[in-house]
Amino acid sequence: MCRMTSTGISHLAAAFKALSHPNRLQIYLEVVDHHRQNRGMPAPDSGCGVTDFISKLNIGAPTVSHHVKALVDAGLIRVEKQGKFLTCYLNDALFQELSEFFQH
Amino acid sequence: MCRMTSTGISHLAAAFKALSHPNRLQIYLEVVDHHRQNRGMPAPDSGCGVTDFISKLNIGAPTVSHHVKALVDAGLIRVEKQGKFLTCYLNDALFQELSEFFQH
DNA sequence: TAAATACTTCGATAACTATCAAAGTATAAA
DNA sequence: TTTATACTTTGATAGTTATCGAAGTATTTA
Repeated sequence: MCRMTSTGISHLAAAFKALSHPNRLQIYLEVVDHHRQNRGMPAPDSGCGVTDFISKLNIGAPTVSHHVKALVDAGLIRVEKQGKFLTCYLNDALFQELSEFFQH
Repeated sequence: MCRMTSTGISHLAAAFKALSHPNRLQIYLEVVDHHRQNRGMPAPDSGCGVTDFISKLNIGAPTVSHHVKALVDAGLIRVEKQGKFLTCYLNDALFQELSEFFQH
């Protein structure tokens, strides 16, 4: 049908699905913005704290937790637990893949 | 929270939602591929027939019809009825917008 | 050690979605 | 004008999802 494998398509569809909810897209945007601001900086990327999402998105902590997990499962972001805080980082490889998908 | 408006985010999320199902993504890919093949050609773009999707995707006509409508509603493609055939065309503006979203 | 903080998991619910079969509409072919 | 083709709409169903409140875990602070 086209030059992509069906697993490649499912993989991409899963990424789009994770971005298909406004709240989740907003979390992703936050992580992307943070990544951009830290790019080329001498200090290591401080990542993006989850606590902020809860206050900024006007949804409960369980829901934010669920959304973050969905973004991780789709491979869009990765998380690191530092003490009692969770920090989010952009998964550059998938961002790159999506970027190429929309290249002419 | 970030430099996008909330309507801008919903608009993008709606596009991602339309691309979040493998069958729908495959239809979109077909339209994108067709668009690429026709780019720069002297003859006008012949578009992409819906009948092919039904045979290629292994799902019923009602479901294909539903998916095509979802892609149209999201602004990803547009359709034209020519006689009893429906032809799909890429909406270049939204493709461009998505391309820019994933630009570094 | 007790209390507070930062999440996570569970259970429930209301809303949405993908799909199909069946029936409907509109165009084209015989 | 009958028949076939190309979709579309409707109604139903089974499965998924977003959200919440409540309870749980792990870490830090007092």
